[in-house]
Amino acid sequence: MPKDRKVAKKWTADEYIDDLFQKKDAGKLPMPNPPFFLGMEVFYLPIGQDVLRDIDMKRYERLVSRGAVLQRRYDPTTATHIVSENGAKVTATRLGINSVLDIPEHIRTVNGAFLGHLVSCYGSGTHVRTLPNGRKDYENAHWPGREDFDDPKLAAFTERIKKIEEIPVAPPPQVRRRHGERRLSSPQPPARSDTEDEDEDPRFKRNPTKSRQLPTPSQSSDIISRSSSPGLPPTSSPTPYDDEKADSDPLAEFYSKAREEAELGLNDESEFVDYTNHGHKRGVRTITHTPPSVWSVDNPRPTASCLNQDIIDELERLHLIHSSRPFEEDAWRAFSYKKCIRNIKNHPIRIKNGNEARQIYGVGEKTASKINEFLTTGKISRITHELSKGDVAAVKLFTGIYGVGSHTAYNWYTLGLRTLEDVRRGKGGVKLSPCQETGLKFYDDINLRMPRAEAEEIFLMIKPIALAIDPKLSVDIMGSFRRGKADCGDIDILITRPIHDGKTHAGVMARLWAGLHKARILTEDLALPSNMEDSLECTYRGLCSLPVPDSRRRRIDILMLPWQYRGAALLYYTGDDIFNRAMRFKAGKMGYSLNQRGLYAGVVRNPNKRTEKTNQGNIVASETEEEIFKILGVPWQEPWQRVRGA
DNA sequence: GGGCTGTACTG
DNA sequence: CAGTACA
DNA sequence: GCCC
Repeated sequence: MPKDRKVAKKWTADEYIDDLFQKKDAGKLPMPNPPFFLGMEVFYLPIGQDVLRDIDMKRYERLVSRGAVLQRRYDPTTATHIVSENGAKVTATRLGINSVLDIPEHIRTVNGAFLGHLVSCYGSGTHVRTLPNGRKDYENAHWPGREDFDDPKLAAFTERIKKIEEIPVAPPPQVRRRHGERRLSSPQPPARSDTEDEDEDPRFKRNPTKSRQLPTPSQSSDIISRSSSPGLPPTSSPTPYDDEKADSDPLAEFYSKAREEAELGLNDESEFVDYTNHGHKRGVRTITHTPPSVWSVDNPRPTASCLNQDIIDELERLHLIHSSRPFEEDAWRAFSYKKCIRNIKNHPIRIKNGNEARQIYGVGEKTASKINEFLTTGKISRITHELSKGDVAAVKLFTGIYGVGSHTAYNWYTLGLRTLEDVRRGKGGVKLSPCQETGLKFYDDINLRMPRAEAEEIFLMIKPIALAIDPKLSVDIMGSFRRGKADCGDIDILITRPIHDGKTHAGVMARLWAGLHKARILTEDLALPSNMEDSLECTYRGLCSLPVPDSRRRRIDILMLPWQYRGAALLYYTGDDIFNRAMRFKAGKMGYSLNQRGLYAGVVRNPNKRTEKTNQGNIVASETEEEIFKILGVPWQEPWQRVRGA
């Protein structure tokens, strides 16, 4: 926010955007919550043609600080919004199109007042938002909705309003407030009779009935007490770090905190400490969280690339090598390398030698010495050696086929197969399962990520089909979409249904499956639920595509669960995977067990085979994500903060 | 020297 | 049951 | 492969 008006520096749009992202990367841009522009990719057309005006700069900053990705050049394939006050003609000219009516329908066009409106309606974090017409919206609190776009005062071009009304409303950016109801998707509720079921609408609200005292995993007291950790180990209780002891040795403090952090990786990074300027004795400063994945995608500048990127690259190779081998030792080595990579990525200073590397949690003797070798000789002989064998490349190629894992891939390699063509021809007598056939056929598509907008578009076709089966269904899009990522590897849909009217969603999966195939949205099945017909709980995996020519196949998973498990299901299905493992790990350490149905206390495990449970335990939390976080002593984290991997 | 998440579907 | 996949 |  270069606000030095006195100096009156003249910025061009590109310069200013550069500057903003530089500041953001350096953690110097205030990032107020909530980031309700998260997931939006915006082309903002400045009022000032060559030199930005103050208002332009303010709007740029507003967009970036609330999570938007900015386009330097208008790109209709990825843009979600255009902000312009230049009038239809001028805008069209400057976008390089004939008419604003040529803007793809899904792109919202709004004027500059829109931004201020959103900030005033949603910026302070109130639950209840004020609609443009002055009324309060209690029901669909939190996120910009249809009315925000349809208000003629906020729309950029009245020409497009009609068009906008015709298209389904977009789900808001998938970010939640800390408190209050947690409605997942569209701010526009499905048509429903509002005479009944007052209690069901906030489908993911806090547990309304159950008593909330914290259950203890009492039945497993033997397990708990034998380890020195009590039910809630104080050491891992992830309260925000107190910042006062920043005096003596910031570096030492960094290590201890990094260690703590790395241990479970459950703490929100916003409470982590920014040491980037520790060398200037600036003391400790907390930074606000920036959702990294969103930035990484269309940020022209590679996001705050890591100081140790070269080392990471080598470790990635080691990880790849070990994950290519179908032996358990290798799997765990790969696991270790991954952890190592994560922690080094978060390491704020350049690693100069093996000893320094060794200080990082997760980096042991062996890795440290490899890093040392790399820093002194410029390469790691082990890597050169292993990669020369060629199995790694082949396995990586083959495991790109859905349904082919390291075992199969490695066997194929042993049989002499090297290319996908070899696989296709059935060289060495290899037979493909139906699922692998599909995986091979759509190899490229399946291994591509899709733009967030496409995931949304597909979801918005599926949702009404589901609601036509039963309007009371709760249908939400999860996974990386819910975490706010700008691109998604697949589409994850969670379906459940309130039980207050005594009815259930039994059989919905079968009908939905049929309906989606009929609508030509589902194209191939990969794994069908064992019991689509009547179970309340089942998983579908398959491929889908937009029912238009030349659209790519996309991976889709549909998960159905009983209503009472919705909190745990949200948690599970939102991920990311590393975050889930960390949560489950901590749950385990505390004597609980966590799965997609709930948090269980008093689980008794077979002492010989720990994964095997002698006693299933009692469910102590499952209806809301919050209660699970709370019981596990993990500070609440919004979906987009739950990123531990990539 | 044991643990490193916990589950569902395929064949 | 092993293998693969999902977050 | 790392950590306890």
